[in-house]
Amino acid sequence: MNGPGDGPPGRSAGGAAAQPRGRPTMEDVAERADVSRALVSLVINGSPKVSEQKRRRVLEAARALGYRPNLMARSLAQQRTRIIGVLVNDLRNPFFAEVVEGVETAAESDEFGIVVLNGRRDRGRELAAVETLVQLQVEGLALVGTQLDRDDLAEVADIVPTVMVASDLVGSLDRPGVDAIVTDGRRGAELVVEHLVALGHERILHIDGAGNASAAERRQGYLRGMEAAGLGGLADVRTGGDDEAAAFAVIDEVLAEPTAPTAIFAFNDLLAAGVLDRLDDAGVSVPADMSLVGFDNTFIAALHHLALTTVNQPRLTMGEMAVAALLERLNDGRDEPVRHTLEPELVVRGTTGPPPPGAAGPDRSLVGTRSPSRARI
Amino acid sequence: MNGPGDGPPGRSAGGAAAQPRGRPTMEDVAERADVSRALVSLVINGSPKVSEQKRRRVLEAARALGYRPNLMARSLAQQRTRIIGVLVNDLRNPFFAEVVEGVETAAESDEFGIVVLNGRRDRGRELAAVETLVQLQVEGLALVGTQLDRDDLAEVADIVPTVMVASDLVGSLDRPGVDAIVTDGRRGAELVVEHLVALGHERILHIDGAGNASAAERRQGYLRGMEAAGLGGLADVRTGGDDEAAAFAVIDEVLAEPTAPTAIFAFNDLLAAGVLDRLDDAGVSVPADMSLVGFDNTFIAALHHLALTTVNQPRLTMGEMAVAALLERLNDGRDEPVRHTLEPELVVRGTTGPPPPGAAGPDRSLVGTRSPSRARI
DNA sequence: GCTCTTGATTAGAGCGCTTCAACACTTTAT
DNA sequence: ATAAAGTGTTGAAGCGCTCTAATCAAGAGC
Repeated sequence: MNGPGDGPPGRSAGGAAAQPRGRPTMEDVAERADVSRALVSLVINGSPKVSEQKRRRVLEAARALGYRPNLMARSLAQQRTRIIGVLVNDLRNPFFAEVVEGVETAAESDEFGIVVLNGRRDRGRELAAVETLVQLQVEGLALVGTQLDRDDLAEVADIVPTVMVASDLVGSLDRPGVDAIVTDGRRGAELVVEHLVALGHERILHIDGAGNASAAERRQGYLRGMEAAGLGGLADVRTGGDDEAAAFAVIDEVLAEPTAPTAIFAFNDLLAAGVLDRLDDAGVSVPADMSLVGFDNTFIAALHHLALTTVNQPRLTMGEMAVAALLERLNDGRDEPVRHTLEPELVVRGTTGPPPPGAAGPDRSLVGTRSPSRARI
Repeated sequence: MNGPGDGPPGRSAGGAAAQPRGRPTMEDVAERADVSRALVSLVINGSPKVSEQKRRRVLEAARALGYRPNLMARSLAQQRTRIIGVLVNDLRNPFFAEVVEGVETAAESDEFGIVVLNGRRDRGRELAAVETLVQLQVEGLALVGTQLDRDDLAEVADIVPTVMVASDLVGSLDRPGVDAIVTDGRRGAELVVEHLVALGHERILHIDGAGNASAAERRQGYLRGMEAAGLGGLADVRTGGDDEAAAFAVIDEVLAEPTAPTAIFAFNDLLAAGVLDRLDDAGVSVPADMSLVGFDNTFIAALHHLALTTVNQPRLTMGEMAVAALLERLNDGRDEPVRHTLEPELVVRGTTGPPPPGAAGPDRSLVGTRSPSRARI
């Protein structure tokens, strides 16, 4: 047991005569244990019909050689990978990161592995990533917040069970066989408007998510909410984006206008954080002078210093449901697409309050009302 | 070209007689194009020695069948995967997410793919993830902020080029062949202490990262900095963690003590955000009553409402250098481990200032000095 | 007319694994 | 005793691809 040749070979082995090259294979283990390759396979896969004696011999040999099964070879032979591919719109956004955790948790408990690819907000990259995952032979595909459309997915969805999470294909008729797990963005936006209206706001501005996948839905909800409150004429949507930076230009623009809003509903928390920053720069106090609402309820909204009123999406649940949907197709052979819509939930924190007293007047300049909340050095 | 049988088969194909099962293979393409399998392989891989005529025939057939190469099979035959495995300590932490982007960028430009696995701060999970990646036959392994130790890695590092990013094995002697790309945490911590001391602080508290991989180094730097400033006797380290929640208990404890510090240096930005929250709850004003510094310079530190003074780590660069290190081993055959230490940079924002006037006295209660900065509803 | 190149194509072995059918041994039923 | 029914083990045929060496076609050179 301690003679030369024992123990994993290793690339840095000191011996002169190099090992036969490459990592030990099942063949090597079989030879060392003096059994057939098939038997080694059975042992490695925990088959019950192997005698205790041989099992021990094989495991010993495997350990001694530092044997590790080759997943590529196994998948090829087995014709299955037990891998779920996950494509994320943007890993930097904590919202997506948490959805992924949900996916991972669920996958794990079903003995699936996941492979995460990052689209980085680039549609081209997303497209390439999907292709990579398909070629990797993933058994299911979870698209988290992607901006891919029907055409991009039609072919893929025919090949591998696909589910979209936190975004969906526009227009649900005639959709290819892709499932969807979403939070009702329309309803969420309505909740926001209702909340603001209840506080007394009328001039409510929406800064949208530009081309982002969920932008249209929230925009719709906002407009509908305004209509429902009899405020249709005051509805105002500006093009934003999905990160802090996108907020700056819009805020500068809005504050310069004679009739500034008394409340802003931003596409998501990141954008709202940017808005907050810029308002702060301009000396606009929140919520005294201006109310602000985000969307997603990421951890940054919960930071007391932001204390952002926002709309919660059950991220972990969404990830878990995505896996469940994939498994239904995989195991139960479901074939028609499903669409699960989860209920959003308004989370009221500190950035919303009643509008300032004199806000009704048509001419209202906000600039310079107050100095920033913390001196910048 | 438009007859039946054209176009990708698809699982939902309406025809009665099902396709021979499974996705089209190279064999299928070869048959349809009436050439050999080898030729198809050459075309797919863009070999120059294929006649234009055949190339077209093959591509046409591939397109018509919806052929996609099987990466598993290819990797097996080719004996290489062109995949770099990335294991991340915690994807929710934006710091790590950005390092991963750096890795991805660099890998991409070198025609490598990456596979990201999330350790979720669990050492057991990290261990399992490494094993998975090795079995996946990744050609390089990047461990981002992991807490694995020498023993965990000794064997692996012998099999596949390995680099640690943003954390390192404790004790650099006798290290197995793993590279490291780190920011000098000791120096970073010293910078923090120097900055606070320059502002006039003496009672500087450090809330550390508990078991986190980089905690020890920063702790050391803090202690050294205190010594250097002649404040060794006032050094005070409390056990924290690496997220907001970990901060709460510590802050409650500290504020209750008769001699509260005038400045707090938190292990990282997330922890600092938690500290900020709790101080806020307690009515302690930052930086007027208490200065606060984080570490990492994540985007949350930059939010104006936090405006957290912190220490920057060049995240993207770190990710890129990690890939470079792997490629040196892979292509240039480097064999001795390298360790690149990047310079940290103090980023002064709004959470640090001079200590409050009466702070010198031994008995100083901070509780209730001031109400929270934003009303919570 | 012959060999020599050169270039395009293909047969076939093999990558490391799984799995099915066959096989040698028991053990039990008849 | 012999057949039937397990047990444990193995040989060999793939899985879909790559890649070397061999083959073939067609000019070029003598």
